[in-house]
Amino acid sequence: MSPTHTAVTTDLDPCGRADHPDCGIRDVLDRIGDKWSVLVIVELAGGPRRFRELQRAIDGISQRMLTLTVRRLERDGLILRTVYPTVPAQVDYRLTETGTSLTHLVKALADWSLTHRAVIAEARQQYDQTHPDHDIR
Amino acid sequence: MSPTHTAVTTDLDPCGRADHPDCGIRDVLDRIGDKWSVLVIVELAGGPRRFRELQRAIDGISQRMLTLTVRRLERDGLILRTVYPTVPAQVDYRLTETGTSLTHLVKALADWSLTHRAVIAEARQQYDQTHPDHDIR
DNA sequence: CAGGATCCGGTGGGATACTG
DNA sequence: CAGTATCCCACCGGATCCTG
Repeated sequence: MSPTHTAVTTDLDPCGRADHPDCGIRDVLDRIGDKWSVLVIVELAGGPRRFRELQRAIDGISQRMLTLTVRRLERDGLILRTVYPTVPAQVDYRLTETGTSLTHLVKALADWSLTHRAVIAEARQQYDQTHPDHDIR
Repeated sequence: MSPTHTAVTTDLDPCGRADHPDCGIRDVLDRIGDKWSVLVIVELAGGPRRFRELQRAIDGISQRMLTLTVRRLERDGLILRTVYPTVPAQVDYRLTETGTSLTHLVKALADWSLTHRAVIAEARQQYDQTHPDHDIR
């Protein structure tokens, strides 16, 4: 929605100032912002995994969503899907060069999250106390 | 969905290895992964803004979603909402200390996005060519 | 100006059953 | 094992109208 960033490659510094919104961050967020992509990436950071291995490692993911998630990641060139012509079928997934570079970002995200989760949690429950009625979720 | 991370404060290293999924990244992603939060943060990185200023700056956001977004950011202690008892009402929003620190992450996201968007775009259209039937979206 | 209250459609994602 | 095919629902987010 909205005619976004598809063509313009502005030479604006990315988000240092807010003259130009979006900045193209949406591209990344639309990918890693979903429910499972990050978890798949994190798991694959430990090395190649087969389909079932991923499903067992990632608690709560349905086989449908795992399929969709790896497909999208593959489409974006973040992971590589290899099919071995055995029987029964055997497939493994591994991070590509690009995917691996994303790992650093994910690491940064995790670090930030861990160092701030306490403060955030406190802010939340304080907000919920002072605004008992507000239903934000 | 799934009894997540609410209590456990494991001393596991964050995602260096993938022994433990989640890692708490979900907390952050659930916040900045949505459609508008990042844009609000980026805009506020340029200084305090009033409600209408934000709405005008962030192209396409509805007043409802802007309200919800700033409420959630406020709840998490990422932005500060100040009401001036004037008439008509005047309110401004600004990043807190925590919110400002998030800006760095957003910057990293934007940088990564910009340096990889070309590769990703190419990977996508190549995938779409080799898999014309697949409907991933 | 800064929202609150509704209505409503699209879709992300779960559960289940089936296949090569 | 590694998926595909359906069904279905919660909820995210847009549009619109109303208020202090």
